[in-house]
Amino acid sequence: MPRVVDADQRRADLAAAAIRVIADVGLEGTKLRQVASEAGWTTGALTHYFSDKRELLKLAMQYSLEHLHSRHLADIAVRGDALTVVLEQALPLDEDRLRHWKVTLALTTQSWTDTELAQIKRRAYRRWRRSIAAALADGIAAGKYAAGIDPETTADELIALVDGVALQALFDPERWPTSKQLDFLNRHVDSLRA
Amino acid sequence: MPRVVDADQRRADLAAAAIRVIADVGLEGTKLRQVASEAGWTTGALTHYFSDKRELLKLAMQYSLEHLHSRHLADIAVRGDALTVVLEQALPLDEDRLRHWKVTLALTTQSWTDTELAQIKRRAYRRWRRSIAAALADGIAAGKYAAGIDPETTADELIALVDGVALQALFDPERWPTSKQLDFLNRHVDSLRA
Amino acid sequence: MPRVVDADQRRADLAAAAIRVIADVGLEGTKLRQVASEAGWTTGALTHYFSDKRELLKLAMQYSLEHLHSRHLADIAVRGDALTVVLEQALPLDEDRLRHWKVTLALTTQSWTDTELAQIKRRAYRRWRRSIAAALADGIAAGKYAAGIDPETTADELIALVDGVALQALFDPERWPTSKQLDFLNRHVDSLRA
Amino acid sequence: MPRVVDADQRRADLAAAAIRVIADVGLEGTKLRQVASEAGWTTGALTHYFSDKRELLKLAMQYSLEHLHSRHLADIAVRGDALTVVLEQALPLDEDRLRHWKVTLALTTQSWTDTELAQIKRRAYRRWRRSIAAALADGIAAGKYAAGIDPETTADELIALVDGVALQALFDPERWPTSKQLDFLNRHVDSLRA
DNA sequence: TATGAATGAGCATTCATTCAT
DNA sequence: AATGAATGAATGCTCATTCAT
Repeated sequence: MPRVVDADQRRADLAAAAIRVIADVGLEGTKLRQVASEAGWTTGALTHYFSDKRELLKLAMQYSLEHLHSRHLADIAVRGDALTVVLEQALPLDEDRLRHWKVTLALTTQSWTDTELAQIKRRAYRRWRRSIAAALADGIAAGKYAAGIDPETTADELIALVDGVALQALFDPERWPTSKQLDFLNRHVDSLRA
Repeated sequence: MPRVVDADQRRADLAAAAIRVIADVGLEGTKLRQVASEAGWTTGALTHYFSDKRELLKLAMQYSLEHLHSRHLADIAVRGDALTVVLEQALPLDEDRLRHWKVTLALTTQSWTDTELAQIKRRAYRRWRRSIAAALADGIAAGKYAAGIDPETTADELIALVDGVALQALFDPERWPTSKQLDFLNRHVDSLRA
Repeated sequence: MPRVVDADQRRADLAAAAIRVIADVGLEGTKLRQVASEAGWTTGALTHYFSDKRELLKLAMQYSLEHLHSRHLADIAVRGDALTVVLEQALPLDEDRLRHWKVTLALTTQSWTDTELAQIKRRAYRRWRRSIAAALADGIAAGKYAAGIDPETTADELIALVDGVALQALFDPERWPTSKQLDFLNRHVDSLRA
Repeated sequence: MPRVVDADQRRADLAAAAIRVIADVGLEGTKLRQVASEAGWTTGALTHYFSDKRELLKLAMQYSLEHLHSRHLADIAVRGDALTVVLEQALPLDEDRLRHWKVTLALTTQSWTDTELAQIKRRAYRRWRRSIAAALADGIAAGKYAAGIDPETTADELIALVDGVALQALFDPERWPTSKQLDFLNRHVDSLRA
């Protein structure tokens, strides 16, 4: 019986390695050899699971976006505030999310010239926007947020705000401690309340 | 006497060409040959004015940031609202600013591994923050903005908001027409009024 | 398992190719492509075994010096005259040694501005000098050479003589046939005899 | 009246500058700009006097060889020993001759692939050999040197000896102080005496 | 005469990709 | 499945040479 290999797991491991490397040395400095070695393999192994460097980067972007945007239903249940959870989780409040933000941003600039990369990001943001809008609609229905609010437009604005805070926090971390990030976000959310 | 050349002008021309190319094909796709040809020169000419590709990119970043952040005193005089002018000018409201935003963003991700690039950005943002904070302080003194506002912190938040809107507008232009960008920004500024 | 390769053998092959090329077209005319092709490989292969052009040249110099200076113990046993063997072998008496002398000389002029190259040559000459001085000391002890001779100084002088003859033979081969080279050397060695 | 320029003087100045630069940074590191600047001019000026880099190097070699080989008749008159003067003057006994030796050697390796350079060297050595042979013939006629000596062959051998000493002195100066150079040469010349 | 701006061919080097083992 | 040797196109950079002024 040949060695059984979980191909998806292997791909995930390699994408995770890519994410660490990109966050560490930047996208331009990311070489396949380094990613392979970071994952504990060699270049050749990488090509078994990815036809291409682009394939690897696409998966890396996918994972980073999922990490920042996936709803933690458990958290929502605990805190009972879907909107805040869904927004806060996207802020670079710890090392992990910082890393994923770096990758997302690096690959975003790359996506100007790579339709597939752009599409991946677009899809992820669409999903995220829906979560935010849904949480807003629920809140409005529950009388928590002002009735006049348009969930769609407000979701866009909240996304812009989170992205803006994240962008600043990424490049001027001392100026944007986690408390400041949360404070600005929450004050804005409060302004939406009924 | 040889051809008389305005070296600074030539450097500016080449940096402008670099900006066009970067905005067009992305930073990774930007080759010296292409920049030179875009400027109407050959590679060798480029090395007369820049010792290095990095030097060229540094000037490109400098110019893009200046384009987005420099105060248009004339505009301020006409509109009589320094804060709005200083914020709005940084939004990607036309082709020109769109281009400069792309360059700024691409080089920003590059700046993780390039201290000098990081420093250039840091300096530009410091200057911009000062303009915003000054406009706020003036407004507060004039009773235009709420007395309780801290100009420094609010400047940070306005920067984050502008950057966030710009980031969104860059990658989802249909979703963020100029009117929406201005509307969101102005509503936020309004919320600061006395 | 990938192709199994003897890396040291490959490095030796490439250095040998470099030696042939240098002897043929001169150091300045020696391009990596040409060396690779001379060895039957492509440029990329070269970089597997040498990080740098300099690394390749360093090994080439090493090999050429070893070729000229290594003691042929078998020859010494046969001829019973260590001193003559150790000196004669360094003369460009055949195509092979001619080639190695060209490389040595070309890289020697290079060594003015390359400390490592200089060190390689210095070490090789130190070893060679020791062989010569030892052969002299043995000969003196055996009453073969005059008792008043200082092995160290005489070794230096013999080295100068061999190098001088080689230099002439290299650039005026018709004037310096092998017989003339050997004759001059041997007359000088004879003058040292008791 | 236009500025009168002594073209030959200018060429000589530039060749002298080339000699200084070559001796300083090696042939490979010698750039036209640097030579021009060393001479107090710019590249363009250089091309007025030399059609080519090769032309410059050829003149540099010519001058270096002349410096080492030209007979100082005055010295010969004073010391009354033509042979010794004509040999000693070629040794790198001072900074000046060291410099010229470096240039001669560097261009000699170059001359493998440059017929004209080879010819220049060949001519210079022919002239030098004649001087040496003539001095020997005179000495033999005067009963100073052994009658059995063949001036031509001995001249070749003396040249080899001087070149060998020079080569050593160039690359191991500490081992070959001027006294040792002179001592070895003079002992050899003495062995020719009647 | 002299300048130095501009050219452009040529080079070492990098690195994603291929493939024999 | 995995290795890592080998490929070769592509790129930044150098620098002798040209030439408008």
